[in-house]
Amino acid sequence: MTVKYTYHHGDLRQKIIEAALLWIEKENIVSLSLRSIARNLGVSHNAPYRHFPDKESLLVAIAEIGFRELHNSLQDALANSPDDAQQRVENLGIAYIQYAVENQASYRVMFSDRSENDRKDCSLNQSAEKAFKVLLDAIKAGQQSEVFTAEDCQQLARVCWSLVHGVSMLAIDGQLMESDPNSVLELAQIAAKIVCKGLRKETEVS
Amino acid sequence: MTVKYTYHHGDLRQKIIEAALLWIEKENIVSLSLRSIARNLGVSHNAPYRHFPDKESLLVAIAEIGFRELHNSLQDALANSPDDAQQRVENLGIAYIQYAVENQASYRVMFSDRSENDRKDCSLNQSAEKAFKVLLDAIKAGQQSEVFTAEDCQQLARVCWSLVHGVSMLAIDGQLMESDPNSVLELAQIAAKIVCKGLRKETEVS
DNA sequence: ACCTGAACACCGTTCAAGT
DNA sequence: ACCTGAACACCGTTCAAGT
Repeated sequence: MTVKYTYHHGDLRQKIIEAALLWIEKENIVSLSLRSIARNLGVSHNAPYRHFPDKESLLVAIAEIGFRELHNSLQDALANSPDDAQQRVENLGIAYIQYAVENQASYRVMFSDRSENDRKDCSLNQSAEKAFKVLLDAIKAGQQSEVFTAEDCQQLARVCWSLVHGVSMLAIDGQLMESDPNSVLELAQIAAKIVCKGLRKETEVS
Repeated sequence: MTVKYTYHHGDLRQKIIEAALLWIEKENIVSLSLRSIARNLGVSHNAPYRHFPDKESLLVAIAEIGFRELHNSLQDALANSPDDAQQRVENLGIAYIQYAVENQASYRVMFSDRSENDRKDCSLNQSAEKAFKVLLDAIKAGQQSEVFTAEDCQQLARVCWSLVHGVSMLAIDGQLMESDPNSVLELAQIAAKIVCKGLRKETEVS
């Protein structure tokens, strides 16, 4: 009795996003095509334009969702961490890498080569910054409890971020090990340990 | 008197590579088109196919050159380094990042999202591995002179590689600082210091 | 509101010719 | 050997219609 279906799809937007992620997982971003997605979903090649003004907008939408999910994963990791500052930063790093390898397609889109124009998309930058801030705050806490060196915390956070980003990217691209999935997490733990040790305030090491 | 020009170009292959790098520097890999390159060079849209069987082959060729250049940069950095193992690894990291930011286009191609098929291109993997081995050996040397921890050196090298790769990628994508070029090198130095400190053999730090 | 088909300008790639 | 033009199948995007 109630009108349940407006037309063919009520959730075409969501379906498109899912299809895009599936495609990127199997193939890559370059070969992603709105037309083939529409074809696979059984709609006309033009239907996606009702939901996204152009192809890049679809990718930006995916990236935005990804950054939100990543932010949540990082928050969860903190919630399940003890009070120890170093342990908290280590857990953040591991959670970050875990998100990346478990959501390869999203992660690739989040950090894909955007054109000059879209790089200024403020909402995207803000989403990314929000995730970065979680890490920054954890490092600040470590500085306040005097376990981390007192250098510029922005720089320290950038180093940590770079490390987890590097591990994630190389792992996703299969350039780290012969794509052994477990060993990625093993490497993540080693990486977290090493960088946190490097962050420690030491008593006289030049 | 001597035949200097066989046809329109004797060095079309090289010209194509240069034009592609220029394009990628200004725009991005996705929007690179063989046809527009050909147009810019004043040849028919089909001429490039005399030198590269397809678009991906052009990118693979660029990547291969890049890995060779990177390898040379790393070797040079070692040649200009003192005997101290930690200093050598730090210099390698800085040289790596410096190569990446000074050759953004090449670097992006070297680590661009390749399809399953091309990822098996052996010559490319070998070129990459050769550069990786420079880092690996430097770390091994540090272990032998007892300044670095004795853990699996492959894993340690992967951590270092990930860090410099992460810094390079984020810097190139303008996600690290407001694209201040000097501060990238500053960050590179901090990163190198931190990770090397983390690699050190310490007397009882859990 | 949401979907469709025709149309346009672009691309990668192939092929049969030209010099 | 190296370059060219025509041709094919694809794509992103726009527009005028359809329900």
